[in-house]
Amino acid sequence: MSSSANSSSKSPLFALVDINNFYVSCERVFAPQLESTPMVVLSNNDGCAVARSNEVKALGVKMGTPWFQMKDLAKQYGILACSSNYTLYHDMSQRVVQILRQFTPHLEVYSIDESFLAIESVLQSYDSPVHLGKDIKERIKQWTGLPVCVGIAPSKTLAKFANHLAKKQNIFGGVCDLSTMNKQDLYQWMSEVSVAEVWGVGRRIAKRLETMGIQTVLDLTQAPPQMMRLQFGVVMERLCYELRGVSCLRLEEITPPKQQIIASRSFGKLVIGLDELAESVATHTTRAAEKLREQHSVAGLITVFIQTNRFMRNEPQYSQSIQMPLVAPTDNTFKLTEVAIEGLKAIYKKGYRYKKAGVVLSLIADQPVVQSSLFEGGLGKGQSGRLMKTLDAINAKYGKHTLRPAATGTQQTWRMKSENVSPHYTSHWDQLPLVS
DNA sequence: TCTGGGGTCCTAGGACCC
DNA sequence: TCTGGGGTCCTAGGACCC
Repeated sequence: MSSSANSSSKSPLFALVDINNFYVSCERVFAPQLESTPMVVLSNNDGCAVARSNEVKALGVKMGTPWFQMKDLAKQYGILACSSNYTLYHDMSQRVVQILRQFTPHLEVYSIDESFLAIESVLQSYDSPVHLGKDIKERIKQWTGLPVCVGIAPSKTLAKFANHLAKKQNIFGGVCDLSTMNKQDLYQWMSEVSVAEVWGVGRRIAKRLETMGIQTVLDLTQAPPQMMRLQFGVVMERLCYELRGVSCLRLEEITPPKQQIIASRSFGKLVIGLDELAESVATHTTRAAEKLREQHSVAGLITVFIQTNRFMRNEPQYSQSIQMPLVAPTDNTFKLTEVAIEGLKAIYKKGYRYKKAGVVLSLIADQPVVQSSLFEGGLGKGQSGRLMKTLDAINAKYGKHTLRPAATGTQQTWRMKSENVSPHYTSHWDQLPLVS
């Protein structure tokens, strides 16, 4: 029964805390009179709904629905629309995380409105996981005014599922614990929820699963993981184990620096001229560079893209991007902008009406340990062998693959190899699955 | 008239490496 | 001056998430 791998440590238990209708709830905190008004928060340019109140969800309005498409409905039901205020949402999010940290420092901020908590070591102070969940829920409500739901389970994917139940099924009162639920009840709930609701199952996969006869969460839970891997790949295999209560996804307590920083916007109206595009590209580059410096990174590659309006089927379509490698990685706004504009000029084509422009800054994943300037101009004949020897020597000393050679333009750069993260880790896989 | 923005991971396979 | 043919790198594209 007990696996040797875990005999020394408690088996993991996750709580997923998710703020209900986050943006809408933020707006309501500062406008309590809207508490039961059907409302949505709109995206940039007031284009589409990025958050919906329960009342609006009940009307069948989907996430991302364009505002103009729901105007009739809005009139009929008195749906209120707000423009988004990301500064406010960001601030509220941080307050919630601060409160969560009082419960445990072992916490992963998964998104602006969701955090995973490792709670196995917190439970001694509580009668049950549900009591802990209620405490979290109440404290956040009291201190921030925001409503949350809590899902508790032995794997992240199941905690997500638990959170789903906590939200949709009033019987749980906003806190659902699967870790102490008996199997019969668990299977019952699983059989009542569509497989499309599972974390990691998107539209495409759901379709394929359904053609295989896998329609509910329970169906997927009972599918043999190894077989699912052959059909769908390692992500699906991991997912299947997770549903069985075998934790394969660890808590990422430390947020790694972003690998890509994107800044892009749709235009309020269509844009034709290069000048106007250049202006927006410059703005985007500036914003992206700010984010870059915030996380103390430098960019080694800059991508510029421009697009026409893909929804206008009668218009000539054009979508192009260009990647500009930077010989000297930098966080300097002026240099980055200069390069970005050069890229834009290269892909700009007259005669189109543009809807969107953007910039992507790609980081150098790893810090160079051998300065590229040492090898300026590339390697001459004979150098390669000598450098390989150096490489081998360093690798022998510090472990295989500490260094790898990488080509950047005409220069050679040696970098620390990033940590070799295996696609899954197997240490928990010998645990007793929920389904046998 | 009007359709968001910002991310991640995985995989395949040809290029190309030292 | 000088290891090298067996890996490894890179990129695009697909899938997912909030």
